Amino acid sequence: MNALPVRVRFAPSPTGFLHIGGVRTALFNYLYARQHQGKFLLRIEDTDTDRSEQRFTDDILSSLKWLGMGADEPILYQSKRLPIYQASAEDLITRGLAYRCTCTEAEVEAAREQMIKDGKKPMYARTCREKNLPAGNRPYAIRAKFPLTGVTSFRDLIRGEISFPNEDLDDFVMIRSNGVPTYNFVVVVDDIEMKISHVIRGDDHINNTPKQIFLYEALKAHKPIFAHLPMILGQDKKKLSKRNGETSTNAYREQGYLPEALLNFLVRLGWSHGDQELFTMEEMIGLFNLENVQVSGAVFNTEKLLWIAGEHLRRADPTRLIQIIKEDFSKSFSAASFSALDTTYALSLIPHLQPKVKLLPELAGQLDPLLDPGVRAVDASSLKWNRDESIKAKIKEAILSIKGEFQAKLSGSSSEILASCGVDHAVVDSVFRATCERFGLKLGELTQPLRLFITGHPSASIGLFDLLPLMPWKTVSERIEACLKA
RNA sequence: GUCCCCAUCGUCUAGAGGCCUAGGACAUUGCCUUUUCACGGCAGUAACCGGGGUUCGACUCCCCGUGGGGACGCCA
Repeated sequence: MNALPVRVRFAPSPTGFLHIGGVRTALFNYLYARQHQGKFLLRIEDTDTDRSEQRFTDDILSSLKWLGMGADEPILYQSKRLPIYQASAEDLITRGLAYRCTCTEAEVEAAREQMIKDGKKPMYARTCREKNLPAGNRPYAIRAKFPLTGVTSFRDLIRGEISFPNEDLDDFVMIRSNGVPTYNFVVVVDDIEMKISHVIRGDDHINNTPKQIFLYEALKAHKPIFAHLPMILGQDKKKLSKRNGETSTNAYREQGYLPEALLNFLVRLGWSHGDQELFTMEEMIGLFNLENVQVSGAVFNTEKLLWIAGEHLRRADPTRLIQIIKEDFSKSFSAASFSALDTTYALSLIPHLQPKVKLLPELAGQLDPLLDPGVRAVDASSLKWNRDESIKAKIKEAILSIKGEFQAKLSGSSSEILASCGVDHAVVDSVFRATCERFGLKLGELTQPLRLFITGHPSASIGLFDLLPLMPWKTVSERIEACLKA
C-alpha cells in the first residue's frame, strides 16, 4: 500500500532509567518496522544538558539490548548536532518563520499567569514577534512564528482526524537563549534527517504534533504519519510514574522476568489479537497492527504480568534459563550449588521446576538446595511423625527399607544416579506404594519427612518421585541418613 | 482555567447495526485431581457512564451531559 520505506524510531531522553512505558513505545515501533521490513532506529534526546546523564544512556541501551530491540542504524545523539539545529533556526528567521526573543523568564511567566486569570490558555504573549530583533542582541531565544489563524490538523493512524485552532498554539521556543535547541524543534529536524516515515509515540505528544507539523512545513519537508499510543496507567488511573508503580525496566529484570514475558505483557496493553493472550516475538511481528491499537489508557496490571511471566518461563529453553541464572542470579546460590549449575543434573531438574515457578529467583531458590551436594539443615519440628513415637519408628524402618532397595538397584552399575539404572517416576511410585503396604503406612506419612530432608527445602516445588531418580545417590543417601537421625 | 483525547466485568480486552440472554484472559469464589508445592480440569460472581436522537433494530452511528486522562516550560 505504502510505497515509502518504513522507518521508525524510538527517541528516549537520558534523564532517567528506561521507563517501562518507553519500552512499550519502543516495542510498537520495533514490531511495526519488522513487520514492514523497515528500519527501527534509535535517537538519544540529550538536549537537556542539566538533566541528561551518561549512566542513563548506558541503562537505556543495555535494557534495550536485554529486550532484544537493537537499532538497525547508528544511534543519533542530539547533543552532537547542536550547530545544525542553530543554523536551521537562523534560516527560519530569515524566511520569516521564526523570530528572536529577548523576553526574560520572569516576564514570560508574569504574562502567562495573567492569561490564566483571564481564563485563556496560558502561552507566550508574542511580545517580540514583530520586533525583528537582530542577531547581535544576545542573549536571545528563537521562537516559532506560528500562524495566528487557521487550523492545523492531521490524521492519526489510531485516532483519526485531530485538529487544533492555530490561535491556541504557542510561539514556542525553538532555541534557548543559551543556544541549545528544545525538544519540539530537534524532533522535527532529526526526524527529517533520519527520513522517519511513521512517528509512533505516546499520546501525551498529541498536543505537540501541531507545533511539529508547522515545523515540517517551515522546513519544506514531508510530514510523517502519526500514531499516538494510549498511555500506560498506574493503579490510580493516572499516567504510570514512579509514584504509582515500578517504572524502571531493569527492576523487572532484577525481579526475574524474562524479556519475552515483559514484552508479551506490554504488547497486550493497548493492543489485541482476538482472544490471544500469549505471543512469541515472531507472532507479535506477524500479527501486530496499528489498527487494533486501543485508544484509551491501560492500567498496568502486575498480576497479569506475573501470570504471563510464568507462562513464558515454562516455555523457555532450560539451557538458556541456566545461562540467565548464572549471569543475573548467582547470589541465590551457595558456592557449591552455583558450580553444579553446569551439570546435566541441573539441566534435568529444570523441566520439573518450570511449570511450578513464575520468576527466575524462584527457580534459583528451588534449584539451590537440590544442587547442593551436602546435607541441608532443615527444620523437622513440624513433621507429623512427632506426634507418635511408634509410628515414627515404623516410618524410619520403612525409609531404611526403601533406601536399601534403591541401593540394590545401583549396585551393579557404575552410575550414581537411579535414572540411569531404569528408575523413573513410575518405579519410585511403585516402590513407595509397596513399602507402604508392607509397613501399614499411608503414602503421605512416608513421603513427608523424606521430602523435607531430600529436597532440603520446606516448600520444594519438585515432586519427590521426580527428584529421586535424578539426584546423585550420594546426596540422596546422606540426606536419608540425616532424616533417620532426626 | 484553556485546549486535546478518551469512556464494555475490579483489571487487560473481544465486539466494526441484528451472530450479544455481551465472548476471552488475569484476579477472585467453590469443587475435582493430589506424596508435597504447583500446574491442570470444571463451575460461579462480575461490565456496555447517563440522556437524547438516527434506524425496523444500537454496546456498536450522531449530539449533549457527566466522568476520567493528557497537554499547556528557555523538560522531553
